[in-house]
Amino acid sequence: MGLDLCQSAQMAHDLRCAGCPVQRIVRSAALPASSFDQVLPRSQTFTLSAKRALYREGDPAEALYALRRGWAKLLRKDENGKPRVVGLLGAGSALGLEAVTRGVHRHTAVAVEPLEFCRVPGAVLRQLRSVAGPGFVDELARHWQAHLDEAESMVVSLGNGTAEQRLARLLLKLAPADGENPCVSLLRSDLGSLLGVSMETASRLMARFRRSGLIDGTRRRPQCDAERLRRAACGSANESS
Amino acid sequence: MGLDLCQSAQMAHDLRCAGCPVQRIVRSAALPASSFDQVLPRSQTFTLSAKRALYREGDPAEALYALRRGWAKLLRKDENGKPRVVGLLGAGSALGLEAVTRGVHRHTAVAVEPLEFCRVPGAVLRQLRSVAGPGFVDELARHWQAHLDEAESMVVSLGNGTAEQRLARLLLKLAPADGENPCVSLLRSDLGSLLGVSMETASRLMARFRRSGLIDGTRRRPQCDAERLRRAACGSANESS
DNA sequence: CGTAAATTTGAATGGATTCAAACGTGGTGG
DNA sequence: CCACCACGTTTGAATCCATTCAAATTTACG
Repeated sequence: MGLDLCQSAQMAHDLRCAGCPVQRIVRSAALPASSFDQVLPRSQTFTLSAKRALYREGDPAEALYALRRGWAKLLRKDENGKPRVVGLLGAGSALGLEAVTRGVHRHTAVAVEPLEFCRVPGAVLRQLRSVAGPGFVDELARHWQAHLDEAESMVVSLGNGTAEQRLARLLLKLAPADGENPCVSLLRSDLGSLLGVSMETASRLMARFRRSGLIDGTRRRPQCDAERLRRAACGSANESS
Repeated sequence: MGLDLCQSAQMAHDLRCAGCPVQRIVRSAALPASSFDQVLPRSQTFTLSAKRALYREGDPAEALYALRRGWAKLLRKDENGKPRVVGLLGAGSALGLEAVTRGVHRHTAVAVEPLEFCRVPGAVLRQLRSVAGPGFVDELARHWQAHLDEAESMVVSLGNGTAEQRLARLLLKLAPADGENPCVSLLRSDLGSLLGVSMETASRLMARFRRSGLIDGTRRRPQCDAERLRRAACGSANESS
């Protein structure tokens, strides 16, 4: 029920911070170097083990998080109160943008696998906002756009076509571009929730893909054939206006 | 192919501007009264007839639009290039937030019924951004959040359950809270695209709803029984994590 | 008034759901 | 250390839902 504790293994900002959203956001404010040094040390790296929540739907948004490693799923209650997966965010994503406006978290963020992330307290954010230049607005806007793109691409690619095509698209999304192994350590019920099908159907489809050779390897560390998945992802149906 | 012309029936800002997003955005910048007067007159009211496009996917975002009256559908190409409806925006919504960052439109916005809207040129927006205070960031954030909420609620309410439940939820969303008649002048193919079902299924479901008395009235001006729709919208299926 | 576009309806097929039961697997405590 | 339990997964079989293709009908609009 209560908040998950998310402190452990704090470490100083290191070289990997180069592309970190937090860095970009903080730098975008174009502060004088002195203020910059005051802000950055207050944002540190944390870890969170799988299945734990970064924050929960309805909590006041007290910080902005930048994912450094791992995947997080975003859950939101549907009209019956059941949680639905509405998004998956990977390394490089910013979570909890609501903190900029002292808002309330719109969804629950849960670690799908062990997470590594940075945390910027809301107070720091708002301090930045009050003194920052146009670059700060741009950088925030970029992240909001990214979230919107993510949500809309879910509607487009996971909302139409057969369940088989949708699963193929989802796996492709989860497969890092560099050909690494995808994170299909997702629960079957999460797959189902993302695809809008039942857990059993998700399981059957995964089994079919495995038999057909679209994916193989161990259950924990699956590999996938991106080329064949791409072919399976096409051939949709319905039209529109 | 080319841009739709969207000028006609320009009118001065009037009393109805009170709750207009453009007003709120401009005012949030907390400019001195003199600058304010320079900006506002440059944002005027336009109309656009049904089926015409406000802007198209891929176009550079040159302005921000505030819907005053009517509904617009947002289209986005799927992996096969077919347009999919990814959202429906009604009066009070802000369209084209990409203009703040000189971005490119992520979707095509098409009038579902005659539109009345305000337009703020991008140059004015960026001028505001450069001189505006924290309130400007907040106001923009509010609109981005609203878009995100819209997109995610589409995933949640139109991505799960039987087609019948999804249609009921969609109709409820389109039905103004005050009990007015909903805008179901949507094409059946748009309904299908929104619900992720075929055009024929959308037609069959609408017919069934009509026979059951969940909706009635003429095709152009349908009425709906919100209470019974609400009951039809529940009773979902699948679980999740 | 006549043509094109949108809608409705039918019938057969294929896909997804449900309920149910069996199986694997990780963790805890005896 | 092993038994056992909880949890997640897999698979089967019957049913129901949605799709497809096709044709008829209505509506919109020049």
